[in-house]
Amino acid sequence: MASDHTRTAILAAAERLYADRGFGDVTLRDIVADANVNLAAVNYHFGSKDELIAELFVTRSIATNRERLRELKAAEEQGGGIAPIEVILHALVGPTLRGCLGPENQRSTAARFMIRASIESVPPIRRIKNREIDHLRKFVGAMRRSLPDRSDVEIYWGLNFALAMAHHTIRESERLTKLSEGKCDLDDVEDVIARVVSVATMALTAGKVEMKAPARALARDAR
Amino acid sequence: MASDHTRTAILAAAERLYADRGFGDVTLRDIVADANVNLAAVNYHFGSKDELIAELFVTRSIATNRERLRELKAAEEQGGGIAPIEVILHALVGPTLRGCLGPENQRSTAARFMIRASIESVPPIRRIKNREIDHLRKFVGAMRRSLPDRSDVEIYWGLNFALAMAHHTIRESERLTKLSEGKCDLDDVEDVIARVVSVATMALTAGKVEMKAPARALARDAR
DNA sequence: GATAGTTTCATACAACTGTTTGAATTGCAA
DNA sequence: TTGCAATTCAAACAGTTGTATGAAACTATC
Repeated sequence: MASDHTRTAILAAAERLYADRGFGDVTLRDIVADANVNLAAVNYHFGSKDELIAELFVTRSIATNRERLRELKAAEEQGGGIAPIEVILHALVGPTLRGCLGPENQRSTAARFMIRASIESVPPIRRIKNREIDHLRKFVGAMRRSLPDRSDVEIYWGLNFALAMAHHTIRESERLTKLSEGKCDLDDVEDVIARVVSVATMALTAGKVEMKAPARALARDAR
Repeated sequence: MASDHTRTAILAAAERLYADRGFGDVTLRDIVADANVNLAAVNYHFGSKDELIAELFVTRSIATNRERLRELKAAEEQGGGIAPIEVILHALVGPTLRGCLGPENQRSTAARFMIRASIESVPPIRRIKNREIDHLRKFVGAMRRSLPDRSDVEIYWGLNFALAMAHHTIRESERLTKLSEGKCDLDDVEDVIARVVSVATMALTAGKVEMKAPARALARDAR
């Protein structure tokens, strides 16, 4: 493993091509052509095409999860083991949204790759996502500590909806821009994060102390 | 076009196989074997594989959209042209969720196919989904009438979040079940719909008449 | 500078894919 | 029945795919 040059070139080319054209129509031959390496190099260095894709996704995934946990830990330490729910949710969806959205022309290859991975769901990536549950459980724990009065079911639904809004906004950012004729500014990432956190917080706190009678009545009627 | 038997058999077999095994690893040969027809029949009756998939998806899609508009129209007529926001949202997400969720063992082939189409996003289906914007605009209109005080931006975000929660819950229903160890009952469709509608309604009405000061402060702090 | 281990390379492989072809069959109308 | 169009069929096509092979080139160690 002298210089890793080939390996690195393959990873870079693959990430860029997948980001630009999707998993569906990028072949190993496209990748090695772009990376200026031999076709057999992919199988030599990664074992298979799927393992190459998996490595790309795992790398970015780990980075996001580390950032999530860093934010969560910092918040809990500051609060003596308990963080406000909106800060927890911010740690949950912030890194993901920050990693994918932002002005399109200055979006990194990694960002565009993660968007693509979010839109097209290929088997190797699905397999990795399925192992994400343990990671999410850490947030469930933090949310339980933050909202001791809420039942587990409500915690899980809140978490589900928070992730829903974040991921769907990433997946369908183009459609939302078109539908709103540009009125929804998806380049203002912090604003998007704030919106998601705000709604998820409401979902998790509705009907308790934070919301007065009229809103509670509405929430009840809506069911 | 004597009996349409072949055509129908292909559609049924394709829908079932795609639902069970996904678009990725079902070939035309699998389909024609299951349908007991000749390989060339697919191209003869549908033109191409993609057009077969498109026809499957369009059929179910039209049914869902018709049901959505039926509910919306009924609600607006009853309210003299204006429907309560939670009823509008119910019309938006109800048919989709009802069409995909419910007890797994009694889930129709159509339901499982639509879940699959929601998870794996293949080109012919993506193309159709992109034409869905006109349909969504009708809901934007209804929401504007229902919430004349809200800005367009807020309407669009509310709509986006409502669809986000509905679609993500469908896509990740298995993961939510596993994460919550079965505590989140995804078979109780009406409960799921009520949760989505409730949160989306809060997202669209927060900070106005329905929410008192403490909640507004919280929503502000969260940003 | 010989050797052992790693990496690269051209090439072939083997299988599968959606699609097409042209002949055979069927069903219906005249 | 005859004729004509619609449908079915077996077979082949043309192209692509990821992967494997074995020799060649390189690299670092002794």
